Amino acid sequence: MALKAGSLLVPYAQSISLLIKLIRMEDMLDESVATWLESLEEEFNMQDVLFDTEQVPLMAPQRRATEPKSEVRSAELVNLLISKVYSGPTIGDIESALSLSCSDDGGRNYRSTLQEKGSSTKMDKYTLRLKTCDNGVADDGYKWRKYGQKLIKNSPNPRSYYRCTNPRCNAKKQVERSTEDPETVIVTYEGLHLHFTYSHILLSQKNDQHAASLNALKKQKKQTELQPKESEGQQHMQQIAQSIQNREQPQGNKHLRDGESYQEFCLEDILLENPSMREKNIHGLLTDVQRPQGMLEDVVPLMVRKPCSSATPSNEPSYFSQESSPSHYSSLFISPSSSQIDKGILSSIL
DNA sequence: CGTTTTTGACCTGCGC
DNA sequence: GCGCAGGTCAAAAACG
Repeated sequence: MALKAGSLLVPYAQSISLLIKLIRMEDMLDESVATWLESLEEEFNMQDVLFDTEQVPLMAPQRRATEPKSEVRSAELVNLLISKVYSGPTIGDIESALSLSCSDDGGRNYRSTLQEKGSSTKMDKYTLRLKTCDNGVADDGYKWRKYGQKLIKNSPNPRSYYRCTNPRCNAKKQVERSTEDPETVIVTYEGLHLHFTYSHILLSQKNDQHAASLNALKKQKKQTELQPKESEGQQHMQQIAQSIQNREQPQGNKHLRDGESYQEFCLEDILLENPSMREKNIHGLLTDVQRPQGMLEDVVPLMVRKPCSSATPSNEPSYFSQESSPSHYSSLFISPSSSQIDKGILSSIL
């Protein structure tokens, strides 16, 4: 069953709405975040952009005539919130590059069959069509290990199977070159990343010149508005990054769990040693640190949000533009499944 | 030397 | 039951 991107993403909006409510209810909101949210709402009201679909790039739920106005408004506010948070391509961009499906496109659903049988939860599966850049596919920021390749019937191109290198993560992806357009690859993601990447932190510090130039005008405005919160968030990030960098790598990595990279291990370690740091990040909700669940990138990979971002080597994912509207804000736990969203949000907060 | 890729074998589900 | 196709495993090779 094919889904429109908008309808699939509606739960994200709902989750953020719930998230904001929960945060406010629990009075857990950072002062800076609260200020940002308020200023955002204020800005929405002032600009009266709620009914301007151009301003709502990702979320475009179909408005029902019978829907109470307040509901409509709050839903749209949330949608707009996400669109503000989201600095990637618009819905048009997404729709042109992205074809979403609940399961394998039309074919058999081997994995889901297995999962329904064997494992407790059925993993989400979605397919993306991506234009390759230069000589490769834009990096999605995760580290994948290829575990198989298969020639597919009626397709001249083999399908490659990748698994996330993190042993605690069951995310997988299949990559296949499109038969129609050799420059297009069909990537099928399966499962959520149960971790974040080290590169996510350190590399988010780097300037992404390409994106920066693209978003220069937009950011200029946002930067002036968000400067205080941005710098505060970056301070945490820098603090953590600095801690990692200052550490000496232990001999033989003997403390590492199987398959765990030093960087990942190190970060967890640092957070354990600095509970306040973790506290701050979790309470801030808007950083990428130590989420026990997935992230937005799991659902809308970076390469989709920022397609063709890289002529960079795959080991050096160019993550967010440092300046883009709160980059950390894209890290809320979000899953296409509403029930998962609620659980994820709660576990993220509590 | 550790990590990643390659590749043939094997497993599983589905259609006939 | 059999064959086919897709997905996974794991040993060997390649790579840095």
